[in-house]
Amino acid sequence: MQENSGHRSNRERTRETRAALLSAARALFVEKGYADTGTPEIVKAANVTRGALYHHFRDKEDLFRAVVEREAVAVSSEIERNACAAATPLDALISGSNAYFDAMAIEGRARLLLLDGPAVLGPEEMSRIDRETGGGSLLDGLAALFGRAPDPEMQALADLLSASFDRAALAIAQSARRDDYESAMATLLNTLTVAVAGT
Amino acid sequence: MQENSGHRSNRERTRETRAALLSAARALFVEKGYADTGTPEIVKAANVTRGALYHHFRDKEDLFRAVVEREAVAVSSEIERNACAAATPLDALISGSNAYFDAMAIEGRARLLLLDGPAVLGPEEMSRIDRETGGGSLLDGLAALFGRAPDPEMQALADLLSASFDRAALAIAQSARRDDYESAMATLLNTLTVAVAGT
DNA sequence: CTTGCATACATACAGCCTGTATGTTTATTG
DNA sequence: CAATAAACATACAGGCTGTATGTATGCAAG
Repeated sequence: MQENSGHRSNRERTRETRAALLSAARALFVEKGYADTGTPEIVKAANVTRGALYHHFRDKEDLFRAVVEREAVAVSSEIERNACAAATPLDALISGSNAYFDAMAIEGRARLLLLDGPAVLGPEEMSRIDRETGGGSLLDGLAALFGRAPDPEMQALADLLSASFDRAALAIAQSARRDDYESAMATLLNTLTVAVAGT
Repeated sequence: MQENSGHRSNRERTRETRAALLSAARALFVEKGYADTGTPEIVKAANVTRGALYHHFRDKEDLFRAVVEREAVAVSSEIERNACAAATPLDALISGSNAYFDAMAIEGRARLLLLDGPAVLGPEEMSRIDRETGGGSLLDGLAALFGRAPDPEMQALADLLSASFDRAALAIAQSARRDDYESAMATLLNTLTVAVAGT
């Protein structure tokens, strides 16, 4: 392996350039938001030129999408990594909830995935990304909890709960007391369990 | 009253100009989003000049904030108008829920209040606007349901439920089946009631 | 009623940013 | 080694934002 200069394969060049752009863009998008971050600023931080950026990405939005997708994949994989076998469906939901909060506690993720993402890419695109990464696990948990196959209404319920998770993550990111939101979320899931048991 | 030309009081001029700007801006922000709407386009639609815009509003964001605030006030007052005395706390929550969905079904509101608003103005500013308009009524409903005074955790729970309401409104605006989300929301509120009764 | 001032605009300008078009260098392939 | 394509780098055009400056009209005082 030749490590220093002289000969860099095209694949390596591409990999490094894209990585530098994604990293620099992520930092700036998190710090100042999508709208207030210019491409000149991004390429300066990444030590490349705008030519490189527009070679690898269709436009600024495309770069942002790549950042968001990488972040969604990271969240999903961190959750999956922490997925341990739970005794009851409720335990599974609770532990999944905590894993989600842990994953979303990483600096900037809440802003990228919950604030700028939906506004810039649109909710349809965001839910597409969700589906293609970790999506559906909440619906599965609900189906297990209710003991029946998913139907449109259960799908809607999963969506509503997902929105609650997101809001909790966002509130925590804004330095709300995490305990409050964690226990409120637990209350919500608990009541669901109690109700379905009482049926 | 002298209706035609010649003499328009300054107060009237201001009122009309601001109204024209707010109306035109609202339409364009809804149609193309905040970022893709330029001030030249807005003033052309409002039949004024950019000078007028920047006389009445500090900048484009300030105009957007005015649009969003007006929309939040409209939603709040429409809900309050429909607030009828309910037999039980649960009934109150359900009817409030329906009133909210009705109010949020107006074209563009979901986008303004739930998508562009949080991204452009920030969540803190949006929750400030919520507080100053209709906010708190959901927390009151929960307090009545639980039969005790609000505490931080109940506050968090109200926030989580509010997020569910918002997501439902957004989904409905994107032509999801309203029935599914309405009944899912009812399920959520119902289970809360059942659980608190069983305590 | 006119004089002075403030309000409500209108116009012009500077700076920045985005996306594209075009040029150049480096790897890869036959 | 020749040719082609990939990976950039540079230059440019258009548009948009915010500000600075100019103008006309309402308004209040004397």
